[in-house]
Amino acid sequence: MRLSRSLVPTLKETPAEAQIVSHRLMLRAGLIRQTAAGIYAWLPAGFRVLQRITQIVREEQDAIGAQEMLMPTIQPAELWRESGRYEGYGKEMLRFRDRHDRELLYGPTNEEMVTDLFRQSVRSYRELPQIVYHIQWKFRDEVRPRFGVMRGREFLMKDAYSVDIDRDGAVLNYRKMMLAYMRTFRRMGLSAIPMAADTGPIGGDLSHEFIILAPTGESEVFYDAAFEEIDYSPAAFDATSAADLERFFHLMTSHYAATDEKHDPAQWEKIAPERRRQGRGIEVGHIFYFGTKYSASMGFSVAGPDGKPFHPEMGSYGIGVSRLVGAIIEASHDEAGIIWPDPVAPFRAAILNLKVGDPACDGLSERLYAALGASALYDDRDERPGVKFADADLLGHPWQIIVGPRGAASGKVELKRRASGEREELSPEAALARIGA
RNA sequence: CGGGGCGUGGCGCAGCCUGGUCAGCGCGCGUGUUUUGGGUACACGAGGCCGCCGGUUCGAAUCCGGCCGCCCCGACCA
Repeated sequence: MRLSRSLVPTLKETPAEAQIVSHRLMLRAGLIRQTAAGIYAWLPAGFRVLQRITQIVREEQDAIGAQEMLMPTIQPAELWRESGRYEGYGKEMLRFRDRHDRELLYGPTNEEMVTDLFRQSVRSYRELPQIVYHIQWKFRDEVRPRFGVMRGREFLMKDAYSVDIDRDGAVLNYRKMMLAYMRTFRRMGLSAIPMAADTGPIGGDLSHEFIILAPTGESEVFYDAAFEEIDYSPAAFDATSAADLERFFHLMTSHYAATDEKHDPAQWEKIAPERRRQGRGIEVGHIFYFGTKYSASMGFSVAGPDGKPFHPEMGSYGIGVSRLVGAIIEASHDEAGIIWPDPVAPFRAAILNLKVGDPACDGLSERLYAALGASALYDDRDERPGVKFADADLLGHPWQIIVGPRGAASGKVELKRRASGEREELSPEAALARIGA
């Protein structure tokens, strides 16, 4: 993208409404603009980040055999009356009527719809198990939206739903999903810790929240250093092996981890002092098993091996995709701006042409831009070098290729790594090689 | 939803208490000169029915009422 022709409205000053660092930086870097309380427009650079994250989530869901689909944002009230949640959900649900006076709602989640879809089409246990998921906008009419995209009313979420013939199958899918989640967050450069969460009416130990560590996180978290040592790469655990999944699940759930509200000092004291870890965290995912709650209330049953109908066991699994953008920034930034982990950066590199109009600078910059293509943001604006440096740091591109008259004369450019601040002068070819283009 | 605060050019703010030559400052934006590796300097310039509606008054950004929007603390949450 050529910056001179891009809608990337960076701000020198922070708008008054933004309090937390990710919100300020997202506004300042021109990633988002607020449209209404808790509702944001994703501008080109911000949208790219959203897409990078979405893609990682998608790949890891696909890897455990989940099927991607797309359900509507609007749902009929009727579906929710069946499960009894229409009344139960409260004012957080945005309700409205169409021209025929039919009651509709903007979906905050999709359990009812998935259950309905399955009951329409799946008749036998032989068609199970299955997992479906979609990445779709949700709306929860929060009384008090805040923290930018971290707590918006409209948000992008990945929600998956598993359907199994029995509890054992459901447990297996639950564990698969936990593994997929750990891999997903790791790929984004985040340290995530699963923590036991309230399981509601089902009970048991099958509900976990995924907290990522960030110095400015919303809640205090306590955990065992063991979490830092677990290798959950494909080499360590096979997501299709029940034995591996059980071993993995055990590793993940046998160590102490809790947020401040559930913190148990007695348990905490049992951990060796040098293994106690304390920090702040942000919830970015939640998975849970809810058995036959919806299949039973909504009349979804399939024929079993004995020919008799039964209600399948289900679970649902969410990841706050848009919230992750804010969470990643909370976990990775400095005074100057965002520091994107490579896998989620909107652009792999920025090309800073320090002297637009200078034949040597223009020539080198264009050459680099042609080589990098869509993965680069070419700052071809007729601006002062200082402005370009500041904006590049603010935008947080992993790499900056600085093309200035000083080096251009001898065919050299400077390569800066955003995270470390390291710079080195080299040829354009060498710079491209280092970036890995 | 309870408590608090704020709406004045794109952004950050002053002015309001003590109505009238108060529509102003910084940044940004445009033009020119200047500068040329970390938000350059100077000059000139464009840009605002002071959130909306109504009231008081000779006169309202300023006082009064209503409404709308936004933010913060709390309760609540991916």
